[in-house]
Amino acid sequence: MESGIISVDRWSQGSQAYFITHLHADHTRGLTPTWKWGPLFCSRITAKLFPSKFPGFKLSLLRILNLGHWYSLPLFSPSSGQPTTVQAMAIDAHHCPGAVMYLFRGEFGCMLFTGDFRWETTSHRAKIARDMLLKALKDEKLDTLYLDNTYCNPSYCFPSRDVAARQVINIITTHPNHDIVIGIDSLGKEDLLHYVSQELKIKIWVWPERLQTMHLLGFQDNFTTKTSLTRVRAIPRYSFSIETLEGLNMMRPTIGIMPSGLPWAKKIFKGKGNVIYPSPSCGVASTKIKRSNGDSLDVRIYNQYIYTVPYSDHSCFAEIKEFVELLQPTSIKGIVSSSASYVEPLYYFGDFCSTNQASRMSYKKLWYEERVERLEAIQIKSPVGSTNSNQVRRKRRRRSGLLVSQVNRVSILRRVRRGIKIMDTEFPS
DNA sequence: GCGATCAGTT
DNA sequence: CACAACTGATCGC
Repeated sequence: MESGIISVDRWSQGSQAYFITHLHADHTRGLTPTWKWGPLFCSRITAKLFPSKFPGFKLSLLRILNLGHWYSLPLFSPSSGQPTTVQAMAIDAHHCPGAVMYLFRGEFGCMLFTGDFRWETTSHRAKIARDMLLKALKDEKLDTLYLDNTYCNPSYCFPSRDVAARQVINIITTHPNHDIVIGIDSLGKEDLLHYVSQELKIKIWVWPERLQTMHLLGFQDNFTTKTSLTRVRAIPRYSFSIETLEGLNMMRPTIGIMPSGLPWAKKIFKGKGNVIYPSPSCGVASTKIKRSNGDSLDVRIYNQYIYTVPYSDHSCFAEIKEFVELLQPTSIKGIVSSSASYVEPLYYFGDFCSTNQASRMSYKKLWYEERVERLEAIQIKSPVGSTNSNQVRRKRRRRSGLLVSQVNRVSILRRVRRGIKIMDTEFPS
């Protein structure tokens, strides 16, 4: 393969310009403080967060793209070596802070790389992004859509984030005497926490590094690292578990809220407490919470201490469908391949594509043929490694009895550490 | 010590 | 049964 022109969320040497969609770790693998392979284009917010994520990174490599503007990059055609121009535009992806999609025009045609994105019809921000996209594509045909297909399956169906946020408020207000912990990652869900803070007129505890991030993002007053000030805490999702909640409940009545696009049903019978039977409709237990106005609200219960709320920073299937329908790309490629339920997006959306390829040939055939087409010069984060090989690898990971006990001990120690980390500053006696 | 890769967790 | 995002161990340099 020739060396590329541009790379999106890929960091190996050989491209002339690099683009980052957002700062989640699964999109920055290979990006290190000593990385140096070229100019790195990003949104203003990503640039602001960059130093704290990559201390020591050569910031002179960063190029900020304002949203909704075309930028011309004078580059070289990898095939001919002749000068060529690539135009790039960043558009709000409404995923996590700083997340953008990239629209490109060049000798390879016109293509859109969504990165991770949420396309809520109810959202004002999505409307702005939609107008930007349509304006930019007014006289242009979108040749290739690189799509966040995380939940690209009709079974993934969840409400907008403001509806899910209301559910969080309801869970908290129906537990007036409980401590609340909410599981979050290092970036994302800030709007949810801010909303909870505003609605309930309460500060939210976050761990120190997270408070720094909040401050960089402009949230100055709603968050604190002093546990005595609040009963609501946002904790790293990694330390959010049944065991953590059981531990916390030995000290104070506490419930956990997990915002996630997935219906957490997997370990529903594993908790020590009451067995909760999954409901046939969605595969998880649900309950009705009475609201003050007499309404009731469906809330999913994961175990006796944990509620899950369908708050997702990725688009649900209906939103992906609407997005593809709007853009009518000539071809589509899924960005995410790790899912065992991975489905080639064209299987669902072939009918929306302007050429009739999808109906003329099987989607699998189309998949193979696309892989050798003219866009080869562009290195893109595309599906690598089949589901099959993942399964094979997973099966090979059979653990010995010794290893199991070691792993368990390690994990117990880890949890103790987490527990201390979460608890040491927080329970005024 | 650094970076890449793998294993495992919620 | 599933995901995305993450941590920690280990290996080669």
